Amino acid sequence: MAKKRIKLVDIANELGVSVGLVSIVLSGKSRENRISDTLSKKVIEKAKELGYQANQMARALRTGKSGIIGLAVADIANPYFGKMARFIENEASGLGYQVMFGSSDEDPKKLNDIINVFLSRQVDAMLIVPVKKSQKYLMALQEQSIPFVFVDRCCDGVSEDAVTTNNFEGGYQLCNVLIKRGYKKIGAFVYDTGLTNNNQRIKGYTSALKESELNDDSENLIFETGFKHVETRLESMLKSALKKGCDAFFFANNKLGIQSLKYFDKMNIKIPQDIGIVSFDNPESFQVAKPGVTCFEQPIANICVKAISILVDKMDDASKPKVGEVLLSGNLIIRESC
Amino acid sequence: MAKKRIKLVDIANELGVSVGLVSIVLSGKSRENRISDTLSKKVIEKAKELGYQANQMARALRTGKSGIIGLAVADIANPYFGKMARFIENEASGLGYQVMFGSSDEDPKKLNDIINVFLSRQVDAMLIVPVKKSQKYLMALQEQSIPFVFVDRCCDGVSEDAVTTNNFEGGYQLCNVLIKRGYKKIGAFVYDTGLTNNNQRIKGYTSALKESELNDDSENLIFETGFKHVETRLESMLKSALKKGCDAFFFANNKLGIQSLKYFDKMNIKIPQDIGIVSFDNPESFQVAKPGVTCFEQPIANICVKAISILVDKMDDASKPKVGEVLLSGNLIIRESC
DNA sequence: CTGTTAGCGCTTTCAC
DNA sequence: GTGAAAGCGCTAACAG
Repeated sequence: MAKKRIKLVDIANELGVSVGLVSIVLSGKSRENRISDTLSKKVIEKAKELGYQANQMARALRTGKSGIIGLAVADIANPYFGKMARFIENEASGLGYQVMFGSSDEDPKKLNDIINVFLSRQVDAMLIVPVKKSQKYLMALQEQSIPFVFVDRCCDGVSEDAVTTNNFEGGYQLCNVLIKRGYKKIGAFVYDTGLTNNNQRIKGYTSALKESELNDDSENLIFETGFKHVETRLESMLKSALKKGCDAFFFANNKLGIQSLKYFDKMNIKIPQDIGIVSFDNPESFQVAKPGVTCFEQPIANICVKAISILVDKMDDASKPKVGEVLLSGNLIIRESC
Repeated sequence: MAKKRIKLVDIANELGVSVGLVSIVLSGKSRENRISDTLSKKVIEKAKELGYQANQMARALRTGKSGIIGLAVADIANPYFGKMARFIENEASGLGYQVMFGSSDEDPKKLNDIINVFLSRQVDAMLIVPVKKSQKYLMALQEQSIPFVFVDRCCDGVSEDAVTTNNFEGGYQLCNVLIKRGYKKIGAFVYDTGLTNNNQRIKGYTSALKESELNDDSENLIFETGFKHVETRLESMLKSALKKGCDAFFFANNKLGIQSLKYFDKMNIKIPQDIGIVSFDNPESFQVAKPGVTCFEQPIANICVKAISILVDKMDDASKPKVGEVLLSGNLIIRESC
């Protein structure tokens, strides 16, 4: 049952050659070291025959490269981050990297723990979804010489490469759809304006309103809920927005949109007859809901591709200048919810 | 900028003690080795002061334990597996393990690649969602002395511990809801009966039908689609089922259920007026859809907890007898779709 | 109680 | 062209 893991020395012994030779051949450096083709072939075949699999731990220890990329998301169970993980996985595995992940739950301490685990596991690079109040940890990370890049959001006060959706543009477009449809009083709902992405979305919304000369009291129509206890807090906000006479709703992310959908249904409020709604993100639910929800889809695949490419550059050449925040454009999807 | 990673020897030198001593103290073995409390404290403080972080690669190489658990799912972007990843993460990190994942896309070759990567990274254990025709790879894995457990499904022909939902029971209950509601001709849709879980669900469906003496031609009402090109193939099957006079539909997983929802909407077929539907799994979409979809929710959290506990037992004591397949009961959720 | 030493499996420089 | 040997950072066995 317990088959012994075979290693370089085993195949070296079988062939009567040295370990070094085998190592060179198996890492494809026969040419540079002018190892004869016949010997190379023999080594390679023997390795295959014995089912040799390099011990990456040993290799990593020696070379200082683990071949692992760390991905710190808010919550891998959230389909948005799940998709992200998948694209990262695809990109990374194409380059011979494995990905290790961690979920921060928007908690800076947890994020820091994750980062430290990654560090101690010698990851070669990290992709980080920064959370509120994680500045000090992130700045500490900058002191280390390991490359990382922010995804999904950036982090105020921490100057680092980041790849995000053009959140402002998304908020602006979404809000404009509502305005064009003739809605007069548009409430905005946001998780937390402490997050740069949510912040930008609200700025887009505000900016569209300003141009339209609607909502003079716009400040009063922005409803902000923390990450926790969303359901209950959201309900009371929705209620208060309705009371204030809102005839349309702008949701800054999918969770908020989905929860609100449930609430409106419960309250028997008809969309789009009674109110109009738009939301950021494009989860399956927005397609299945009736009416379908007009939304702004983030270019997750592109974000991942770009992020990895930045990381690869940094790993190749640590002295590369920072590229700063890269804004990728998303996709307005018109459905029947307004 | 590039702060040097500090290591055992650094803190040993600073304190004028030996590396071994520091190692012992930092791995919490002061007591067993009767190191004085004062010295221990000094070492620990120095370590903190210098921001010491153990190099897990080196530790792993030495101890033969990587502290990594491999998770091979079908697709991490699928919310079902995303949730699973999250629960596994929680369990694992509580035990000091990190998780590394890979998505097989239901492709046995890819699964094998993932397993090999895990092997070469010296994972301490694996959680595997087996796919069709992966028997030979899985049996090869059994030859290795690394513990693993199947989750979500088991694998015909490979006798190994597995933790799954009671899929038969789910199929049975779901079908019975339809029968009780008075539907007469119930079509079943399934990804692939080559997957043990889908298979069991269909068996539950068939069994319920038999008891009810409905659907004598039940064999003809089971529609099977491969993993690929689901959208198009599903449509034609749905069409053909409708033509055969089906007044109710049983979907063996969330993807099928969701896609069909879209199709029925497009065709303007009303649920539950025109037809009734039930589905396995409980994605957000089934809640948001109108009408809500009656479904059978899998106990993902329990599955993960149980799977990890089996793994822990195996890691502790490799000679433990196999526990076989553990069936966990799911949750019937009645909504308005039938 | 504490220091020394021998590797874990691999890569890489330097001889021959 | 090939072998020998050092060493990555850590743990564990053994001295003292």
